Parts: sequence; C-alpha cells; structure tokens
Amino acid sequence: MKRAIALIDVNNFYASCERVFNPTLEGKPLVVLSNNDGCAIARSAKAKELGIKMGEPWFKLKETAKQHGVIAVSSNYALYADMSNRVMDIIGQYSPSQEVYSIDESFLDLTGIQPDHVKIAREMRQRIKQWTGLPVCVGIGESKTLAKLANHVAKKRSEYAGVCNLNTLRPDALDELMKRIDVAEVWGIGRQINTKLKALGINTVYDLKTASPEYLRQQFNVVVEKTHRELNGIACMELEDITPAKQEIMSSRSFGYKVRDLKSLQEAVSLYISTAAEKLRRQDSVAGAVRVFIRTSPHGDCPKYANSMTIALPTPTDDTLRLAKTALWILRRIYRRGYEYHKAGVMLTDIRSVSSQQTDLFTSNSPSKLMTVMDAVNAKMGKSMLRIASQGFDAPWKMKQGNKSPNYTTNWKDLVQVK
DNA sequence: TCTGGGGTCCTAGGACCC
DNA sequence: TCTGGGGTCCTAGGACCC
Repeated sequence: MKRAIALIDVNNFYASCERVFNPTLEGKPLVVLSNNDGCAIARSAKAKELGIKMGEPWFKLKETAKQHGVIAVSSNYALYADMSNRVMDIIGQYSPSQEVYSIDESFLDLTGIQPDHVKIAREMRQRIKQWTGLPVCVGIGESKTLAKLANHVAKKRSEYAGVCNLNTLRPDALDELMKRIDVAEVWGIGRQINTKLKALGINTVYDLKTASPEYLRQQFNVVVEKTHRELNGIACMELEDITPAKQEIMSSRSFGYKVRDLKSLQEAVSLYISTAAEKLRRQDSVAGAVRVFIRTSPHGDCPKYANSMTIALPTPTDDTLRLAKTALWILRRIYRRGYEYHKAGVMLTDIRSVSSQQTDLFTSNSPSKLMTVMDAVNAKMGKSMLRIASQGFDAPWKMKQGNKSPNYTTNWKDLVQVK
C-alpha cells in the first residue's frame, strides 16, 4: 500500500484571518505587516497581483500601496494563533496521526484510511471553510516533500480546485507535471542551492528527481540527497505527531524607537527572559545556559555595534528570577554607551527536561512554587499581570503596531457585535 | 523616519585526548 | 633538529523553513 501523506495549508493565512472578521476586505489588496510594521509578511491574492513580495519593507511599498488602495494591517498573533488551533483541531479529526508543522500548515497521515483520499480532502476543505471561514489547499503524496509539492500544484493550478493527489497520477503523467515545475519550488531547495543546481543544469523538479544520488551527495550534502529520495517516493522524514521539546528558546524584538540608555535595555531584556522562561516551563524543561545579544541597526550609516555573550549556569533552571539575574549581568557586560540600539534578545540553550535533570544536594527539581503561581495568575489574568520589577511599566521602547485588528476570539471586550 | 521573529540541521575547524 | 595518527566534543556559521 502506498504511503499517503497529506499537507493541508491555509491560503494567505494572516490575510485570510483578517478577512474573516472584516468581510469588507474581501477582494481587496491587503497586506499584513511584521512586528513594528516593518515588512509585508502576508498578502491577499490581489496584493500578490500587484507584485508585492514577501518580506518587502513597508516604507518601500507605501507609494504603490497608496496608488492602488492597498490596505495594511499590523499583525495580530493572538488572533492568528487562536484561528490556527481551530483549524488544526478540525484537521486532526481525519486521522490519528497529525503533525502541526507551522501556524498554518499540518501534515496528516492518510495511509490506510478509507481509499478515496481526494474525497476526504474535499470534505476537509469544505468543513474548515464552513467552521472557520478560512480557505485551505490539500496536497497528497508518498513523502512529505511530495505532499508539499502537491500542495503547491493545488494552489497554483485552478483545474485541481484546491486538492492534488500525486498518488493517483500515472507515472508518466507525474513526470510530465514535474517537468513543468521549477526546482526552486521544492521544499528544502532555497536560494543558494537553487543557484547551484541551475548552474549544474538541474532546472526542473524532474531533473532533480532523476539526478544521480551519488552526484548530489558529492556536490551538496545529505540534506539534498534526502530531498532527492523523497521526490522518488522514499519517505526519509517521518511524521512527528508528538511535538518534540524545543532545543533552544529565543525571545527578541526590534524596538519601536532607538534606545540609548541601559535602563530601557534592562527592561526589554527582563521582559524577553520572562517570556522565554515561561515557554521553557510550559514544555517542562530547564535551561543550562543563557545568551543575550544587543545590536544597532544594520541599515543606514549610524555607528555599528553588535555583541552577545553566553553564560552557563551552575545548575540548570527554569526560574525566571535566576535567569533574569544572569541575563542582566551579561547585558551590563556587553552594553556600550553612545550607540543607538535597534534590537535586543535572549536565548535559552542547553535545554533538557526537568525530570532528567541531575541535581546536587542543595537543589530540587520540583518547580518553584513562586513560578507556578506566577504562571497560573498570568494565564488567568493576562500576560505580565505578575512580572519581575526590572521589566518596568511604561516600555516606551516597545514595538509599533499602528493598525492592529481587535482580538476577536480571545478577548471578551473585542467580541464582534451583531447589530 | 521607516527593514520581523523563531526555529532546525549540517559542516568545518579548533581544542583536546591518547 | 626531527615532530604520528586517530578519535571525540564543542562551537560558529551557513543554509533552510515558516
């Protein structure tokens, strides 16, 4: 029996979420901006038609946007995360084996589940649309890479009506299809590898599929060789239906305004370490090392400075207070006066599970009562209701979000009113 | 003026060991 | 003055993903 891996993916996810709650956006060019309203990170179909690229800085787009009536909104992650959970729950009803791959994508193992996978996919699309208002496309193939490719076909070619199952194609038809797709569309082939492949005369998906694996191994590395196998229907990447714990946890932000003083940096780093530590505790882990970095803007001709430092802790911990103490100590060491800082961040590394932790005579591995209470209160009353004092209160440096939609699904005050 | 944030995996090269 | 061979572990950096 052929493996049948499906990839379900929401079309223009962030833009589609905004449209669900504001139907006047329907059919209009819409872009969703990154934090600080920096770049376009999602575009509606109409915005794509105007040639707006993923990741393009907003200040460069403003003129075109004005001419064509493009609507720009700040990103609203609380809304997207909640909508994502709803979609993933629905998808999970169709198979016991699901991997939530990103906020808007999920792999699903359909092997051995009722033979007509296209029928299942169509039903899934219809249900997600009806229950959440979001449009999805489904691609099916023998490996994750093929499922991704099928999803691409489902999206780009209207004759597939949003569902493409490569498993039902005859081998020669599959080859014909692959000859018409640029190798750059393959999952795992990025800019650099694409350039090199093209130089070697490998232009289409078909070319890559039929290339010699030894040659690929010699020219590239095992990653490309795996991709080659996956294109040939040999699954090398298993479905990860149990989410593995993160090996590193990062929290960082660009500032809304340039920051010069140590105090503001201390507040920012305190906030970031609190966020990271909360994530750490949520996955029942402790961190053995803390890294802090600060940097000036890489753009423009301002004086440049960037530095970071990692400190290993005497014993791994998940305690915000201990982590913050270390982070602030590092910050004082790497801070230099006289620069305009643009970004700061913290990273927790050397992460391991609480239960496997080696303790010494003076520490225990039961979670601190203070942290347990803090997490519980913040979960109920809102983020940062209980915080460490070094976080401060005004946060004048915090990011700009000029045009954020309400938290329609996660805040009672923002519930849509029916008039 | 204004350019996101958060991850993973792989490899090369240095440190260190016997 | 001559100066082996083989291994492991760690880190930094590159490439990729969404």
